[in-house]
Amino acid sequence: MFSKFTTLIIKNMGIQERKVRNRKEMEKHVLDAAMKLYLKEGYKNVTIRKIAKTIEYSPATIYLYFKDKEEIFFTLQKLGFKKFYTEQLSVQTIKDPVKRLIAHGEVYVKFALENKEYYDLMFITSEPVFMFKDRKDWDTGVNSYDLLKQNVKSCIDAGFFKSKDVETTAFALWSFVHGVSSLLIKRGFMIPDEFKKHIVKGSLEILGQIINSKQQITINK
Amino acid sequence: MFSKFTTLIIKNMGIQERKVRNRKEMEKHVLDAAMKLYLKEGYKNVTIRKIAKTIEYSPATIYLYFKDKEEIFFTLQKLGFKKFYTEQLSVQTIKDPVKRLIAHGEVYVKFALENKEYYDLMFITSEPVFMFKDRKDWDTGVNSYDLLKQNVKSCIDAGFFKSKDVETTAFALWSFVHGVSSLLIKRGFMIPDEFKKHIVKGSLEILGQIINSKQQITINK
Amino acid sequence: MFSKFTTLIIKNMGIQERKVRNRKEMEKHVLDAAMKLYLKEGYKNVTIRKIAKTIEYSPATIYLYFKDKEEIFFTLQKLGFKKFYTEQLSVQTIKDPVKRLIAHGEVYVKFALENKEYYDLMFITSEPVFMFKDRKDWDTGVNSYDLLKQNVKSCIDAGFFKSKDVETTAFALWSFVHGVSSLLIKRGFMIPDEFKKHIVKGSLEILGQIINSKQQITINK
Amino acid sequence: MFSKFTTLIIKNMGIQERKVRNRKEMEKHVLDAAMKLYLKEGYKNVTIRKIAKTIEYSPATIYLYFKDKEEIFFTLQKLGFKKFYTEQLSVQTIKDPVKRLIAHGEVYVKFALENKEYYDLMFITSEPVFMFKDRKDWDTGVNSYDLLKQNVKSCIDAGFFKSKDVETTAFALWSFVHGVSSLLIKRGFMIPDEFKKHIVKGSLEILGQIINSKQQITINK
DNA sequence: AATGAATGAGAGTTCATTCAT
DNA sequence: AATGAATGAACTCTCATTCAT
Repeated sequence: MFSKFTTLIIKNMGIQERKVRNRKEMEKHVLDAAMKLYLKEGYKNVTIRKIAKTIEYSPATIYLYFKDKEEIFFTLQKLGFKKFYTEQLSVQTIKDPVKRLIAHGEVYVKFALENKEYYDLMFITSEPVFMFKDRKDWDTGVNSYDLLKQNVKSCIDAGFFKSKDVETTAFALWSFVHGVSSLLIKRGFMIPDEFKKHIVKGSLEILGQIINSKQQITINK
Repeated sequence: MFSKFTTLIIKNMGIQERKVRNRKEMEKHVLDAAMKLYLKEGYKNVTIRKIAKTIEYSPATIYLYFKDKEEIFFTLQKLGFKKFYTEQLSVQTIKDPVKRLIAHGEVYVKFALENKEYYDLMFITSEPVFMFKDRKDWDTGVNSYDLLKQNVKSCIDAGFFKSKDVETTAFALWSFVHGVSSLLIKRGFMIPDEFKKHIVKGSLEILGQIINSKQQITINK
Repeated sequence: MFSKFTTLIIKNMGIQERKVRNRKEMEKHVLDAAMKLYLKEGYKNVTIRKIAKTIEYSPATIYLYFKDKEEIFFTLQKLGFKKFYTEQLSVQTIKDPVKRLIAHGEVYVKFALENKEYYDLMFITSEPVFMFKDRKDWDTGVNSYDLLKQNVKSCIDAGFFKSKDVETTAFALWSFVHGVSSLLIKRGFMIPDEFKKHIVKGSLEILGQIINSKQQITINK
Repeated sequence: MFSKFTTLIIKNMGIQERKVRNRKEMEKHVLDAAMKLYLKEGYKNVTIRKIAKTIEYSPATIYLYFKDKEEIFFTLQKLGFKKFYTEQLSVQTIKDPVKRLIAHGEVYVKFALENKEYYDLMFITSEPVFMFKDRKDWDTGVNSYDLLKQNVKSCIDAGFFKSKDVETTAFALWSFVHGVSSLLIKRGFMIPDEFKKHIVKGSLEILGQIINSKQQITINK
């Protein structure tokens, strides 16, 4: 006797349930969809419609969670920097300054290759959107760079590196790992897959040589 | 007596010539405007309308010189690769392999910083447009890479570099100069202007150390 | 006690229903406007903008209901063929083959004159758009022609018509009713209005004569 | 010594010569090109550019010979009606009214099938362009119709045709030949090629029967 | 007589975004 | 919380036409 209604209600609840997400979950859903689309298609080709379709909501719903398209990508960038910083912090437990700095480089490249979309968004692309924001948001990024400089300084203080210029040396190291990462991400198609691993390893070895270049100096004198 | 014909012919040639020059000039006009907008706003934000407005012509006029938007950017890319290759060729006159390779790196970074937009278009961005084209157009790019590999091999053959692996070493060097170039272009705002020159110089010195790393090895043994 | 649920359900169904009706209504709105413009101005002059203006919506709204301009006209054509076929089926209840065939002709011309735009779209125009479509959509049209051939055959079998060639006779009859219809639609302005009715009637009488032409044959022998 | 100039001049004259056309020739050239494009692509798809390209002149040149696009097609229509009328006049030498009228029908269909583009332009299409013109231009068309009516009247006066209504009978005959013609032109693809000739012949025979329908009447009484 | 250069007007279409429900 | 419906603004591109040369 009740069955008709009960069924209906249960069914509705079922549907409801599938969709019941708290704010955080829903936001993550949107962000994930946006990110997935981003690497495949680039910023301008990620449309609100496509995001909505991916998560099976209406476009209008997106706006309940994010002010606009920009905010979505801005949030993604922020999350990226946070994750990036966290992963880099992990090497700070290593005592030996040389080992620490080498590990730092490894972690950097690893992050880039394992989070291509984030890395692209954070360090490669230059959609003007991402530039006109409060400086504070770059802070985590700046923190990461400070970490690098710290680690470089430790090495220099311990007598490593030919140069004693922390700023320049840090930038050079950053350039190196960024070059490796971004080329693999953006021009990876130019390199046969079987080479890629080898190349990363070889590149990091060269990184080690740069750091260790002090002995050479002494001897040369 | 001949004057009539002569005048006519000369005048005609003059007109002809002027026309040719104008067409080329106009094309350059369009390309320049597109390029200027590109670095500022990114591919998708460069619209035919904006280009037209910049050069003070109507949008329809653009289509008298280029088939469509894609052709504009494709032409730019082609020009970029040509210029890039030509500049790199210039170092090949240097006999000493080490000096040559270092000069190669310098020229690379110099090109990138003096032609930011081209460099961006060629090596940083990844608008799908630029990928689905005749392979031939990438050839100049590939040629440049071959040049690098040649120069790396000369150094290795001369006993320089710790590693004997041309492929990996070349990629590492490319990564390095690409890293320097692209960070300065895209994240230059993170670095105070007065540092930039210094940083480039310092980075290139490190490049020299990498190449010279052989002596160190011998001695260590 | 149940009222709360019941109300809710009924209300929901109501809304659902209204939505469905509205969508269909809106589609019809668009189709009607397109059709109205079509007869007045021809396919190429029916623009999305004009349709939008006619129904007092924005151009973008049209795209919520139809994928593109082609789909609008394709839908119209389909509807036309369906209506056409349905109306023709109605004569099949008539037993007497001669009366049936004559009625068939009458229905044909009646459809054409009462649905000028449809008739134009279906049988007069030749916008290439309408030709490159799924063959299935022409099927209803083909079905109609089959119906005609069937009816012609019945008459021939019953000894009517001079010729025994179904194919040719059917085509001749089709030509006749098509000629009457299309001239009235397209060159109607050449004929004073007060004549039109008379003309149609007269033409259909001649049609009757063609069918009845058997007696003559008998006698001639 | 003179050779250089002479060559040039001769060459120029050569080019000149190839292009030297008097006004009439040039107009014909444009009209032919327009016509050729018309049947293939329809009025709206015949662009001035395409015409210009076909005749190897610049679009601007077209405007030296025709005020605008409309005038081109209007001229074509006028030419069509003239040709049409001339061909129909040819049957007037036939004395026997029945034979004359039958020949009239044959000539009509023959004209249509041999001048599909003209026929389309004159009797099938309905680009609004062609309607808003001076009534006078339709006169040749009207003349042709008058001819038909004359011939119909001759037959009726001679005791042929069941009906005595010239107007209606003429219209019916016109409908018939127009139906045959236009279906073959526009829906020809629905009919296998090997049938077409047969069909035309069969249709015209039926036309004969209609005209001859008097005997039947007499006998029936 | 012929045309290169230019453009206003307008086409189809897509998008981020809003709002009433 | 969710969305269907709607739209203004912008996009790329094409066309008939004009005009100075």
